[in-house]
Amino acid sequence: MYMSSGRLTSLDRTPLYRIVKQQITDALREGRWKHGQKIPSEPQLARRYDASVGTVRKAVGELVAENILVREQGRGTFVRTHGRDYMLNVFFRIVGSDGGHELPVVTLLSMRRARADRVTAGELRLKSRAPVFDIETLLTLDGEPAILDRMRVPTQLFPDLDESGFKRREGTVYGFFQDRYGITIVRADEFITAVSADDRTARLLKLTPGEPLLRIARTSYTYKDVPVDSRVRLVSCARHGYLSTLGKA
Amino acid sequence: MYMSSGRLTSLDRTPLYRIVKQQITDALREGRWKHGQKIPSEPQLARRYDASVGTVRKAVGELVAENILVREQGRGTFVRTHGRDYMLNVFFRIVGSDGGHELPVVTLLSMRRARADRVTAGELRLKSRAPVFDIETLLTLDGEPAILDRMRVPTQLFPDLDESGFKRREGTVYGFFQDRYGITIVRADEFITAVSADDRTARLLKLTPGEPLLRIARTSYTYKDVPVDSRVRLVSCARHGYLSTLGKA
DNA sequence: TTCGATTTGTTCGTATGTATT
DNA sequence: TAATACATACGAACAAATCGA
Repeated sequence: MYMSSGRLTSLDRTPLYRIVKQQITDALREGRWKHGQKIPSEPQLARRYDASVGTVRKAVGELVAENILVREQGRGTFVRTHGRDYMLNVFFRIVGSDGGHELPVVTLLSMRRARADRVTAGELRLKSRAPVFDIETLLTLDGEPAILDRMRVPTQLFPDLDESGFKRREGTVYGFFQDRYGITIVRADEFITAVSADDRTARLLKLTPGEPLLRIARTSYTYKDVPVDSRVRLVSCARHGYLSTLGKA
Repeated sequence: MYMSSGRLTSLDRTPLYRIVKQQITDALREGRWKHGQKIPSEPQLARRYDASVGTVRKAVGELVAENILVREQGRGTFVRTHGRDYMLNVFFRIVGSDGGHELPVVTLLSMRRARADRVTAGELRLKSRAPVFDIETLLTLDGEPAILDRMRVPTQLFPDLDESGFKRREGTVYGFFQDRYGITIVRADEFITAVSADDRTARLLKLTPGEPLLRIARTSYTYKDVPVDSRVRLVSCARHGYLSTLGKA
């Protein structure tokens, strides 16, 4: 029966599968199911949320389409983990001119506590001059310095972050956020322009000053569109570029 | 019944909904259902392909997710048309620094028949030196020249293309391809680098030579990953940039 | 304006296939 | 082998939007 369950009234026309999806997302945001973990089976979820298996499948299907859950036949459904492969394919769009897609080697240049400037505060939805970490790294590709990265994250989200822990991490920065703080990045917006290399950037990337670079301003978000980090990358285009796909997934 | 229909054998494990999806895509590629047109209702498709409505819905749902079909409750399912709004949101990723998203005004600079160079031929999957149209346009945003665009398309796909027809068109280039030749662009790949403006480009974009520009190399595809056009855009970053979203749709 | 037919959207249920443990 | 979990497929009922009589 459709109306007889009493869940839908004339004021609340949200479909049941959206409500279930919302509940699952809430559980994820609150850390009740952690990354990599198996979530309850579809019949179990159906009982828990008082819905049919088909309805649960529709909710889960949308979360799979959004790269938040992963289904594995015969095993179960799992919370997406930001392994190297996933990062490489989804959040790292810089590829070689020859099409090669390799993971960068990261060197920490500096890490300090600072206060958010107006632009950063706006992007991270913080008050102006809110405390942030300001982290600068150099990324090398194919043995050559290629990317200068400056990242700002709210101190509040990563209270005990320190240089040694950050340096000792295995894997990507987003993987570290996930393993150490349970924060999963699910989406990022990037605004890309071209700029000329200033002296310092040219020296670090081993270029001549004035050479054209890609400037990528990224803001990343976790569940529920909560911003996590704001960063600016300067990319040498000598042997690399940015790959974007439009249209279908 | 599942196996009793006799469609699935041990050698052919393609799910029925994939076969239905394939059949619909074939009809689209062959132009049997044209853009903007209503396709048969779900019960009709179910009868035609000897499947249940639920199975047809799954096939159609994937094509909707891929931006190929559009469902409208109470009206029917339609072949996606590349209206201005759709183009603006999906295939035109250049936005103002202030976030404004406006449609460019296009001026034709030149249009001639030529032969594909090696790179272009590779991207369009043509033989080297195959005949192509070579079209150069200048795009203005906010009244200022902002983008220099050089496009190559196979002569074979657009046999009677001529300058006056191209200039007289209404709407976007992809809309023109669709209205005039029944060719719908469903996907595009873009490879983005930063370059310095040469003298001619600087003059056309009203910049000083050497200024950094975005260089966007795009290849676009219609159904079944058939390439349609290969283009290079040079974008002034004075007041604009390229917007990319990573992660979920 | 109302009414009925059509079409997609949501929800439930059942059975069976396929992969994993 | 048996149990479990997701995948595919079918069918039924009702909701909601649209459109024409």
